[in-house]
Amino acid sequence: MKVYNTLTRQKEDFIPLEEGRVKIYACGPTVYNFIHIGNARPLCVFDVLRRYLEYRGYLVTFVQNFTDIDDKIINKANEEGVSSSEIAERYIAEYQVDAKGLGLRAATHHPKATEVIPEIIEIVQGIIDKGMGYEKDGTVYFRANKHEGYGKLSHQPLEDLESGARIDVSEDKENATDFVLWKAAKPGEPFWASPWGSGRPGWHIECSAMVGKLMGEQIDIHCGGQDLIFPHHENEIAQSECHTGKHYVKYWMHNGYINVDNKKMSKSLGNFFTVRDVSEKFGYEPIKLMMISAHYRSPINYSYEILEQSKSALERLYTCRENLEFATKNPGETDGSETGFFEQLENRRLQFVQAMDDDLNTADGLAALFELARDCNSYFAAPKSAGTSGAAIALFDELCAVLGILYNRKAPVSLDDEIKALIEERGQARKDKNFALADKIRDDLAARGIRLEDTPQGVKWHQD
RNA sequence: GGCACCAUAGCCAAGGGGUAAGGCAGAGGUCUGCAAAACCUUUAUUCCCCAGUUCAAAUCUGGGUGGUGCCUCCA
Repeated sequence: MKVYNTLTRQKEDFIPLEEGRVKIYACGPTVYNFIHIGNARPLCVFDVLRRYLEYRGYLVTFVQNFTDIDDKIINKANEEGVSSSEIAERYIAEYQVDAKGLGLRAATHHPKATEVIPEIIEIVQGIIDKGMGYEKDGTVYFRANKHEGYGKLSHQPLEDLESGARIDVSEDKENATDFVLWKAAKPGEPFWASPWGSGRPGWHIECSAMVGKLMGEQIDIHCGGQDLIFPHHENEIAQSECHTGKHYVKYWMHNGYINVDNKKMSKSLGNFFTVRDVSEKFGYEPIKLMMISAHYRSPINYSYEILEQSKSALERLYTCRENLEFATKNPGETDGSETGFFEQLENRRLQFVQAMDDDLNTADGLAALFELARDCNSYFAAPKSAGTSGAAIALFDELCAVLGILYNRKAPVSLDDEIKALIEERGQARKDKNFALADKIRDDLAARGIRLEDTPQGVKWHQD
């Protein structure tokens, strides 16, 4: 498999640090509000990354944090007159609702920043001991300009970062590029005891601590949105590599933005749509399909139109899956086409793997799935021998599971006797050419959510 | 100012030296009593513009035009 590494700005062959195992850390949400569509993108695409690596046989450790202590959380808590932890807990719970709706698997671990305070303090102390950190009035800063390689991820020369007019030069900092490791407590804010007095962790340090605690000094993949490259990930590298003396992350993967009218969707611009609101209009799954219908590094221009299109596309896949189920229940005789069909399936699997191997090209992977759907719809237009539909279903479900779609299939329900009787009555009416009655029954059933289709193999029904 | 990215049909979107995948929408057809679903055909002689390299360019190079992002909290 090849992955695009932000560190080298190239697609590279993926070779894990330890054979057969992959350690991935994904930056998760800061829990002070509902997540928006832009927040959901990395959650969706890196969930697919994890699924695909497992599909390829790796044992994957996938860690995704919750930032549960931060200025925004504190502000929200103060606005509402409740504690920060109450805000955090509330929006973690809301996150879980959205995650479930989007079909995201729970990570191996979901650590919270407040759970790793001792580890954070240890790292900060280690950095100070190495002479790379300094304390001023209870706040600890990192000497970024003294750290070799600072700027290697964002590919920014240090001088440019230093001269950047937009960097706020705090009077306490030795240098404009220095950043906070530990913040002195302000009145009314949550705090923890530390060697530098009461305070709380800076933003970047929590990730270093959680990675170190749960996965060790070096990991394979670290991912997140492109807007985290600088300063968040750049600073994370500096801290961790300063602390451990080891190369921190082998592959950095960053997803592109969700735009609105071609402008980045963001909280600060106020042009965001929460996943919750959108799901109430369109359901969750079209959001998921939208996320994987483009390459993860390309921007996606969010619109209702895209969601409508995604919804229709999903319906095609759901219908195909239903048709396969129907084919299983209505098998035919062996007709010699089986071997050719199995080969066709294998080719689709290959097509899918080739696409996904190329830096997780989900758009092409999805195309393989749609072509599989067309193959199946054609092949099962007439009854086929028993083994074929089973094999088709197995492959279909396999690809859907990797892409994390089609997770809303309803469990098969059996019709009650009254409806069965009505379907039979309609069948008789059709034989008698009493189409008025037949159509009335069909309409009545449709009003009750049972849609009927006449096929050469008999009546097919499905429930809305 | 520094560093990047993008431009492919009505819409979404792959491809990235060898003659334009896939999805949505539209049109015509097959099947059907009618539907529905499905299938078939059709919808870019052409990939923002202009040069250049090449037997061959949407794809490479140079120059434009238009748009975006990061450099500040952000996924």
